[in-house]
Amino acid sequence: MEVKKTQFQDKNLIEFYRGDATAFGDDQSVGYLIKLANQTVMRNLDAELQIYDLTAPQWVPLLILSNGRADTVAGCAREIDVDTGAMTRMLDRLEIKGFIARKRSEKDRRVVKIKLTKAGHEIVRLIPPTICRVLNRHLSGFSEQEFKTFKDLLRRFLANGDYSPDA
Amino acid sequence: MEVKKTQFQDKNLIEFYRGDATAFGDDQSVGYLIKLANQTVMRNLDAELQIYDLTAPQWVPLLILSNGRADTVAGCAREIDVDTGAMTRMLDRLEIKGFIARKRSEKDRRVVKIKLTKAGHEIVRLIPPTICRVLNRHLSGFSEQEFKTFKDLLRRFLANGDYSPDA
DNA sequence: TGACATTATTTGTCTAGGCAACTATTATAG
DNA sequence: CTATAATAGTTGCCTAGACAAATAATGTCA
Repeated sequence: MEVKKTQFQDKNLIEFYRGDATAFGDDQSVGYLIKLANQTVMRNLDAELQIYDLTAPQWVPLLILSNGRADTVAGCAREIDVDTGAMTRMLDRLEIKGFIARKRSEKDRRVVKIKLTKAGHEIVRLIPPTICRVLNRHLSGFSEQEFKTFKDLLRRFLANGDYSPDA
Repeated sequence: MEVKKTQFQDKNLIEFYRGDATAFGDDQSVGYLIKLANQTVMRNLDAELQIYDLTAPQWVPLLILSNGRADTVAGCAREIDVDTGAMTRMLDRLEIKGFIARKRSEKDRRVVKIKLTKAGHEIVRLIPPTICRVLNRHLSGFSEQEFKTFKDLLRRFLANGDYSPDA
């Protein structure tokens, strides 16, 4: 007879890590591995993007604007899940580089509408191949199944943190 | 008849991502998922550690010093895979908080020996349970096998980036 | 020994995010 | 309508990492 699937019965909370110091020794912790993975992706992206005068974090708002997923400061901040203050300054840098333009909204004078400039549109076309190349390289040796599993595990790990970006 | 496993024949380089913009749309990219995963772990750790007057990045050097994995600025920097400049300033902050002490080496007057203070030793005992709790929460719902798989995939993803920390 | 390279640490300048305070504008409740 | 709340954006101050330049000490080679 099968265990009744009472939700929250034991919450599947296995104690993968316990309070002893060995948990972070030879066998690196997941948290640390994730930190390192993030670090290397960022560095590799930075390296490949510098010919376009862009950093790894900078292309993200450009792509969001291009996709129409947001067109204001707060909108971009929500999409990327960062502070609006951080976003203001990020847009400062992108504006200085000439990739975006700001314009106060007429309907709601609180909001600032963000638009890609001509240079912004041009650069956005060049970015995706680079991103793809870097990611594919990191995934070399992965099977289709492993790729799916990887993303699935990451999403679940993420969801357990209660910080999903928008919904 | 099976394909001869000539190494580097096709390098298992599947094109998971292609140059079209859809690659980063509804289905989030691995790179982005990793970035988000890192972000949430850091934020959760920060939240739980603030009662100890510590941030997520700050406990790492403390644990390294405690384990004896390094006892100099450059040593810590190598272990964590950050710039020595960043490490100098990190140690500045930890010194101000009274968790570490510096002393110029007598044998080699270039190096600065780092030691945990009494307060440092005390705080280090309190950290691991917190880290474990946060990580276990992120892993809730994972089976032992999924846990192993997750770490394995992360290590492979990492290794493909050519930025392994020390060896 | 002396020129040169290497190593350890520090400092300056940059990007980047988090939190908090502040202003301006819009929405809402009484 | 008016007081209050909520929202959008900006700015200041903090942590944190990357890169580069500078200094000091040590190692090495001819």
